Amino acid sequence: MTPRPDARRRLLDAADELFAVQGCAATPVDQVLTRAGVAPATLYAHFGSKTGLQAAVLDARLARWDTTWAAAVDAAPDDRGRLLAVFDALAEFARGEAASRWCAFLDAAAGAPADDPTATAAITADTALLRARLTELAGPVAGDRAAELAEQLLVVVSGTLAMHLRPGGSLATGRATAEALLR
Amino acid sequence: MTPRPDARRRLLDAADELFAVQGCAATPVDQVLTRAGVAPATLYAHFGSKTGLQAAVLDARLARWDTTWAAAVDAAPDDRGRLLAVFDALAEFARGEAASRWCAFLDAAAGAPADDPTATAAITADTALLRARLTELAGPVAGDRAAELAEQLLVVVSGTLAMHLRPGGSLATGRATAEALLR
DNA sequence: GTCTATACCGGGATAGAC
DNA sequence: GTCTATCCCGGTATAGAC
Repeated sequence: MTPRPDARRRLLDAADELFAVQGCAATPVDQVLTRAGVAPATLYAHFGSKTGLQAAVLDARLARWDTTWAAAVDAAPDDRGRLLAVFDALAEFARGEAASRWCAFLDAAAGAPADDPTATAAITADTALLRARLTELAGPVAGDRAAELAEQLLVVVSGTLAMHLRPGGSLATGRATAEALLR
Repeated sequence: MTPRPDARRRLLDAADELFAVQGCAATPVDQVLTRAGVAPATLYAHFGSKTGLQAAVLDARLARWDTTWAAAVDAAPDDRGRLLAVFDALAEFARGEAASRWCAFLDAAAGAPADDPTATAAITADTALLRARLTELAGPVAGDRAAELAEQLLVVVSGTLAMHLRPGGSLATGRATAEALLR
């Protein structure tokens, strides 16, 4: 009824929070609509489908993750710190308003059928960013074994995220694992 | 029509395979019924609900994982090998008839709401087994830092499983990460 | 573009006979 | 305990007015 300003933005914000906290599959469209204060038809006019909304949400989230991570890298004092800055960035992201349950990209990949194009695109882009920047930052620390180290750190980062689903998991343990790997 | 022998077993087998490959949430009950060659009412007579079936499936799967892992530990030549045997066991499990997409327990935890009792019980039991045995096996290798090392290996194991959802993930990289951690 | 109201469908679960 | 047939709800998506 009330002509809300930028329904699109409100939808993206509401969906981002709910998807991050509950998981996309576990979040009914109605809940997004209620939180955004928007009517169903508006959602479909903008995004075409729930999947389309999810794609837009993940796209925006990847951009924010990119920015947050880059800032954490810039703030680090030395090469080793820059390589470990991914954990600072994870902490920063976790501190954000609604703490993600684990990882929106892994959630998309886990929740969708294996060949789902939206989920595949999202997890591929996220993984590519992680791999590329970790490899780049590993250069000064590991030299010609940068790619190898980056791959191992990718396992540790993914494991840190997955540990959010298990009892007793902590970001600190993930960081400690990465630090041990650098010795 | 045909009085199938042990419908219960057939249901468990069918569900285990389908849940492992596709994820539980992504698998309709109908598909389980079709594969098992069993009627809907039979499923509900035995397990009460899809959730009940899932609980039984995860219970059986944990028991098999326990056995497989223990056998891999026994087959290892030395203390270090026994600690890394968890990756041999993962390989053995992955080689099983229908290769799991990633991990049935993490899948249950990721697919259900955060406070779902069935998923919580499953992921808790799985995590407890991993933690306990890793700690025990880390003893001869790490002495009084066994708990710390076990916790880090738990991150690496979880990360190895999560990497199944990303492009370019491999069990070998997970094992290499764990080996690097032992140096 | 946005709203109200509704159509449509997939999926979990049940009724009742055998 | 097992079968056939069916119910019923939640959830996505659309129709049509404003």
